[in-house]
Amino acid sequence: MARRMMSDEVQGHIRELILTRRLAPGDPLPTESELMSLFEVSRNSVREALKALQAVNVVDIRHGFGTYVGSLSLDSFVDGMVFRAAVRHRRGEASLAELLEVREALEAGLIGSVAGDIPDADLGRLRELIGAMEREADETGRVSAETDRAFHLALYRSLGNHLLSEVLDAFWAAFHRVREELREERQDERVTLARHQAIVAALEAGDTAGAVTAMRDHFAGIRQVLRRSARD
Amino acid sequence: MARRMMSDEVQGHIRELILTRRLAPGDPLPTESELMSLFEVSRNSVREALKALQAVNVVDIRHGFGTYVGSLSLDSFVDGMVFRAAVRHRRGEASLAELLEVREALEAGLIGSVAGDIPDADLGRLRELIGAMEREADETGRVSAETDRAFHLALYRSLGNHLLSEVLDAFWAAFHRVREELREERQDERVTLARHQAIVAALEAGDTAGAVTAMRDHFAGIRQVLRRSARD
DNA sequence: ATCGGGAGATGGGACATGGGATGTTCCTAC
DNA sequence: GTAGGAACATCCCATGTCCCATCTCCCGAT
Repeated sequence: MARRMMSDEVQGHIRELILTRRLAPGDPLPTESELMSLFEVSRNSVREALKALQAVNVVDIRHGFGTYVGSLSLDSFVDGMVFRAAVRHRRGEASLAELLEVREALEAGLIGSVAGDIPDADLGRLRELIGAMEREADETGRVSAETDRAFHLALYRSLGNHLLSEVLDAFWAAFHRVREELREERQDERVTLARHQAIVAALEAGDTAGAVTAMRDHFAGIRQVLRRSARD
Repeated sequence: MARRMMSDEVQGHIRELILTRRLAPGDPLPTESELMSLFEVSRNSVREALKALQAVNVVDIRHGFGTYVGSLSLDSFVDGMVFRAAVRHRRGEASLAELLEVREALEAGLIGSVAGDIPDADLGRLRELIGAMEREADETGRVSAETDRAFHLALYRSLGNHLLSEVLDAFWAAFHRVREELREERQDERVTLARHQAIVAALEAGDTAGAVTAMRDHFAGIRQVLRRSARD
């Protein structure tokens, strides 16, 4: 029966409500007091349910304004993975390496799908980003994280898969946040730059197999740096 | 500098507490009243924080018993994706196809990593599962979901990457749950079986490229069924 | 006519308290 | 020795009250 913890029940009702009313992210939800009388529960239960839903980006609570349908983004998933990695790291597991391996699997699989018929517009954008990386490396000695992120997103834009882009971006963000927290070393920027260039070069040549190995090399380089700093 | 919103602040404190005390999943957390006096906040704020953390599997609340460190599993992530897919589906997006594409990218990338040096033990397990599928197909006309799931997990067991297995399994679960909800058609079981056999055959032969294309064929088959039923 | 600021309405945030529901533990009764 | 049940710890739900954030709208100063 549905009688199993009020707040969970309310959570379900709110989810249903979003579905049956065909609400989209950003649409307003009933106020807390409306939800109270709608489901005939106390304000506490409503608030606990909303808090839980907010934690997974299903609703967006704006103080003094109202509650809205959330973005349904994967941000909370990133938080979860970062925390999880932190916990596991303290128990001696190579959580950062595991994250990297997931990224490698994804991108190695994807690059094979895009190579061959990547639009010129995307190639142009990639060349642009390579240029930006060169400039940044010259000026500040580092490639900015955002440029790297944009590069890895631009690669797969032609697939037109929204979910895929978000998943990729989520793992990218998780990896970088964990690496920051662990204060791991970063690869020499010139090497990174060269790897990126190799990927674009293979794409331009329409060389699918070459693109895949270039991508694998890219990740192999990062992995090696991780292993080296793990030995210290 | 107190963050905004008590419950968020408490959430952070609890996370810190788990990290600094080096707690593992299953370890007990302070009771609600202890947390109240520990952080000097009301019971409501503590409960809202716990509810939010429970929603992402960071804590596990057991009625009448206590609260514990959660499993940190990706279950909530699966729920999130299923809900997200449901919302997007109603807005005309091919959310199921997107999920499948993510799975394909992952597995196509991974199969390339394992092929070549997959342990005999894993190969044996894979053959066993194929046998189970044949039996099921004969007896009930369908391959059970669990066997399929086990197959896709066994493929990458040799990588020894716990996170990877969970991510893979999460997307597997999300895909199947969404497909159930949408009442999509399923592929002919004999075809599925043949695809699985082809993958194992390529692995046994040590044929990396063959394994990758077998995997891609497998997903191409599923994709085709989805497209066909979308045309109806 | 326009711009700016302040009052009120709306709506979420926090707290305190009381009673209940549900597990666990342990002791008693047989 | 074992089954039943009371006592306890702990989480669950409700109510009431006040605080604070954000928006709207109107009014006065320019």
